Amino acid sequence: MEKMLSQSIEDYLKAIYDVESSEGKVSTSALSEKLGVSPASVTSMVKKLSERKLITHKRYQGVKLTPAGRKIALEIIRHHRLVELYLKEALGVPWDQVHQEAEKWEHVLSEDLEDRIDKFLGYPVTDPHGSPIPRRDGTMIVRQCSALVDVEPDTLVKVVEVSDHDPELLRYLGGIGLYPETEMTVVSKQPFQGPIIVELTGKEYPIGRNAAKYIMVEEPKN
Amino acid sequence: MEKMLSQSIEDYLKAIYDVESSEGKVSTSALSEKLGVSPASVTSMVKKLSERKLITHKRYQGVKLTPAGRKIALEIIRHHRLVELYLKEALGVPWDQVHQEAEKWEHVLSEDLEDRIDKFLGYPVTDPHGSPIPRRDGTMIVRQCSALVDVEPDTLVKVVEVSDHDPELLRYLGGIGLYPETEMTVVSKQPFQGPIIVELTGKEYPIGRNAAKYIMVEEPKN
DNA sequence: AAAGAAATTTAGACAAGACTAAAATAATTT
DNA sequence: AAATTATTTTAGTCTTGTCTAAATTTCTTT
Repeated sequence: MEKMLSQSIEDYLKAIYDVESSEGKVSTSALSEKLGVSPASVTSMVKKLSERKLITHKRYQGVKLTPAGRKIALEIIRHHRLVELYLKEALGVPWDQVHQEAEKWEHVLSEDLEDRIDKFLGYPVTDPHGSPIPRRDGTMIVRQCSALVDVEPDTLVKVVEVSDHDPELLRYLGGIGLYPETEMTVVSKQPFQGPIIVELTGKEYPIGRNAAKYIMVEEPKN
Repeated sequence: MEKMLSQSIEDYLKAIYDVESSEGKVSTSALSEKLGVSPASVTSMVKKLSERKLITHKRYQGVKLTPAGRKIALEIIRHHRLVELYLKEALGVPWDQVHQEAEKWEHVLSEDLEDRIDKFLGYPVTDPHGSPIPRRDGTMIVRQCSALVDVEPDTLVKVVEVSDHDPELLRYLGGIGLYPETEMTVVSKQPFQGPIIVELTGKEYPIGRNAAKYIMVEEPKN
């Protein structure tokens, strides 16, 4: 049933899934950027993935996951997020480091070990950055939320998810106590693309517009 | 300081170390056998490793680790054995399965995570099969012992180490309660290459000559 | 609508690491 | 010691995944 896929192929599928859910459309250049390889390399890998029916591709128009490809992408993402949470919970790895460890471990995790980790963690639903962990059957609970950068001032929000791609940002946020589930108030948005000021635990902190794109929040029920 | 080595290179160095310590001489065919690769492939990799000064090689005579090569081999073995023990202790992976998991994980373990695991385990000295875990500085405590197959009947022995290469053997031994540190008596050696009979926890069990080569024991102090 | 710019694909090369078949060397047998 | 056998090495090929440079196609601007 399960074919053996190279680490490269797994990385491409994961990247395609990511871009698909954040940008909608998946272009060669977006993948090139995300994976740190040349556009030409992307094109040739895209060709291979289409042949294997993991994605569909129309020349010069982007790429889309097939159900089979999406299933595999979600399995890898499941590995990634379980490992992230496991490293934090079981071994105390700080949240800005778990991503890079998981990038490597996700490719060599057996199903048996995945199950043991899942059980150890009590069948968790989100990783340390608040991202939902796909279930084994390929389903994933997605929480409704918006980017901090789009929230109007004077709103009370709860942090849902923080992108794990920039360790430096994570260290900063950890330093001010901003984690998933943290509640805070958007105080103001400074003009001319200036920072967003938030207030939590009684203090105010600036958060750059760019960073604020990667912080997802929701307005609590009441 | 640390160059990035391919998984293949790491596997070769580990295999060379293993053969060197069990056979003394490291031939092309022994490596070919051990790594499941053609002799020609071994020769070409051997060439590469000599160029990198990780081994020395005299044409048609075998191969030897340099100090630099040995250091790397021991680092990988350290990873392997720490991971084996960790999987057993922290996640309850049975001892006949830890080896194959560790074969993959050993190559992607960061130094930081290695340290965390080491600490979690209380700086252990042996893995689940009784093999010594090399220390970070490349030293390793080796216990004096002999193969079960060479022990005279009527001797009380203590198990020191069991080879981890055959899961089936490990399951059998686990089933009869034979682990490192177990004490048992060699009852008899059946003639014509027949099995060795050992007694532990009041019962007698047969152990094939071939298996008995892979079980290392010592005679307790008194 | 045409020109220039940007994105994508093709063509061809390269490195790693494996393979097979054939040649060279070493070891063993007669 | 010569002949046979076994081991090791060489030579040349293949696959995977990358790259650069050049050719296409699409998008943007005027």
